[in-house]
Amino acid sequence: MAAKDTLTILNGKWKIQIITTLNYSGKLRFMDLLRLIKGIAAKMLSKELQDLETNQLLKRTVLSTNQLIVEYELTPHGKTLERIINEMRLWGKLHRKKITGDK
Amino acid sequence: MAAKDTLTILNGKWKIQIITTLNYSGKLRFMDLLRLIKGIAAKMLSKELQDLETNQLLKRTVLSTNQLIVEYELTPHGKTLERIINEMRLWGKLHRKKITGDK
DNA sequence: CAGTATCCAAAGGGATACTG
DNA sequence: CAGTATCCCTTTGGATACTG
Repeated sequence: MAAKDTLTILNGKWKIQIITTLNYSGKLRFMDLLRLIKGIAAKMLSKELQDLETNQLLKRTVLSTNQLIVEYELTPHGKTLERIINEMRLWGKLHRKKITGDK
Repeated sequence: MAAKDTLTILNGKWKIQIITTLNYSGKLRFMDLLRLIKGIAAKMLSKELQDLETNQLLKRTVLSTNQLIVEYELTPHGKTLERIINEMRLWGKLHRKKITGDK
């Protein structure tokens, strides 16, 4: 199922937040993401970034090796997720209204 | 995050398949779903159906109690998921092409 | 028929300490 | 700075047997 694939790729507790944060801010360094995404641990950030990079949704660039500096940014392919994430956001809001308003 | 909510609701190994199966076939009984969704175990089907019912995405109807017969069908709210599932399917296909075509 | 109960293995994810 | 390693708890999901 292609739909399930999409779900699997976006799954993980922090992926959507990472993607939307990068989509909003452009290029960010590891520490920036760690600071902007409240509650995430370095281990999880690292792991989720690797997953996303494997799926070619973001690009990792080492800017400097002696004083280690790394930047992350969405690829064009990663940016194509914006549309579907927006749809999810809309449906999620609709759903909340449905659930809370119904009872 | 509303987008994450949508993901959470659709998550679980079988939810999308259950939804699309019901969306395609209309009303189905427990055994029908068990037969149509290859590989699912009764425990999982039961649990996923309960999750979906809790979120008001489907309706469970007992047709007979002496000879126990139960039918499941999507609610109108559940049917609103069709749009977003289709978007996921489209993006999933795009992604496969991207990944396999790239290397 | 339509489930539930039990047991278990694997994956997900957090806290903390450590490294090039 | 940008991670990795370790430990450990929780969640997910499968197999099998049982029930009203």
